[in-house]
Amino acid sequence: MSPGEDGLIGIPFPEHSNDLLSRLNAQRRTGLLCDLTLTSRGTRYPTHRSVMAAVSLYFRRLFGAEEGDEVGESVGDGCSVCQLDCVSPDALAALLEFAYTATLTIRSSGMRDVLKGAQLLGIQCVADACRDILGEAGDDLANPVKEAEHLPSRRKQGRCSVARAVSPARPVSFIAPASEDTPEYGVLPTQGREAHAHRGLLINGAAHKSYRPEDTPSEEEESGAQGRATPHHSQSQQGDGAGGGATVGVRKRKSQTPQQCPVCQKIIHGAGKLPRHMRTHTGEKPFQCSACGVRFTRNDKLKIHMRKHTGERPYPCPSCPARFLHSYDLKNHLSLHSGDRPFECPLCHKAFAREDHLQRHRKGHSCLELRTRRPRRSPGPGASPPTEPFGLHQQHPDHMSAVAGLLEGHGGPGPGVPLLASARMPFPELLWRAVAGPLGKSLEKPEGGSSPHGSGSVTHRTWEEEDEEQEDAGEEEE
DNA sequence: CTGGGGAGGGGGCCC
DNA sequence: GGGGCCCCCTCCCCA
Repeated sequence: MSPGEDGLIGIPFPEHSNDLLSRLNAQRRTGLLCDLTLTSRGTRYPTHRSVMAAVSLYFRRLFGAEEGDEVGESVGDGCSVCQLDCVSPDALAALLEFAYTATLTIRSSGMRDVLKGAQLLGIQCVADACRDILGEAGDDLANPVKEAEHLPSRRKQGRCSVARAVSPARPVSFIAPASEDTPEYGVLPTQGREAHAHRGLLINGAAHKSYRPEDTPSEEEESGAQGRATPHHSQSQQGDGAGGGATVGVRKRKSQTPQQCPVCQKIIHGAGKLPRHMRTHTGEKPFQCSACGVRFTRNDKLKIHMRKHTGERPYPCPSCPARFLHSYDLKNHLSLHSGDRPFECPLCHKAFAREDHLQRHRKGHSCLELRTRRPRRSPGPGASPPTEPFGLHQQHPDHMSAVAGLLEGHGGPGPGVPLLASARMPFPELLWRAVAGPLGKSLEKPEGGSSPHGSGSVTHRTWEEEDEEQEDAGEEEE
């Protein structure tokens, strides 16, 4: 971004929510910062009110954390122990585990207790999952929202030191339609890519289908714009559900490219690519191989897969009889014939034929040798350094600072910018992933000679500069 | 630890 | 704008 340009840049940190949740879980396990203790038949479970309010309608109401509640009137402010004898200890433990890990791990025999607990506490997605597995239809009693009407209202309950879920008072004036509550489950602090892609129930070691609150039709389904039914697309509701002011204009955004994923906030470039991306979250695999039954999220992947059955290998090596399924495999293979190893570790100078092997080499910290000689230069003009600047992102603070400066509108850590990215950014890899994601292409493949303010040219120059600087420093030392 | 194959996912181009 | 097709990058797995 050029100085003076005032555009907003959204830098996603897909791992943040996972990291956040795992740290909260660690705090819970050690009792750190726990401001709420749940008890069930004598067993105590320290936990965090904010987490419980986020995951449970019961606690939202108990703590006055419902949207629209007046700030500062929280009943829960004085509530440090919550006795939940109506929920079995095992079920409560499982629900707490779910709250902090987004994974429900239970025994089949305890399913019904967990279902009961989820209903009482207003954890709808868990209740749905349990009912689904138990093969029960969602009747009135099983409806967590209905059930939640039994849940305490801060208006009714008043300040208490012990909240009882046993025979809770009915709220006086509260009607919570399901559609109002369901999107809130979307804010469960596990929205990282992995968590969504792999969220599921672990029962007897088997992964079951993922559950997410999506009882209401998705945007596409509502508008009928989607030809193929995609029942899991309700993540888009997170954007325009729940009525956040920041989500105004979501429908317009849908018609634009690039589009932002409402789940992981990733920017998806290209018209019509968002539904394809959304399937990475939903796990939906509409394309099934007619030969072996394997399912794929994408038609083109199925097409490639079919080559295994047909024996078609459309990418033959011109130098040997080898044939390949993927063009990229052929490309990799050709480097064997040519002997090219264009991807060189800048520290130990080991050369690799494949970029991902270099990355693996560096990520595994197998390379601890300091640079002792100048790295091999690019073979010629137009041939940019193969992997850099990416290859430096973990071990090169100067480069990181350059990127940090870039993000802050500087070309690098110039005078008056006393920052080391590694100091300012505790997780440089996260930064790099963010930069290397939606915005990173321009960094990765700088357009030669274009845009003196372009991020790509800046980063590329940084690589060259750090190279020169290191050489200069080495000469000075000598 | 490294080389190689395969698969998942994103972007570009086109219809 | 949606979707097909292709290329590319990255990650995982296995030998």
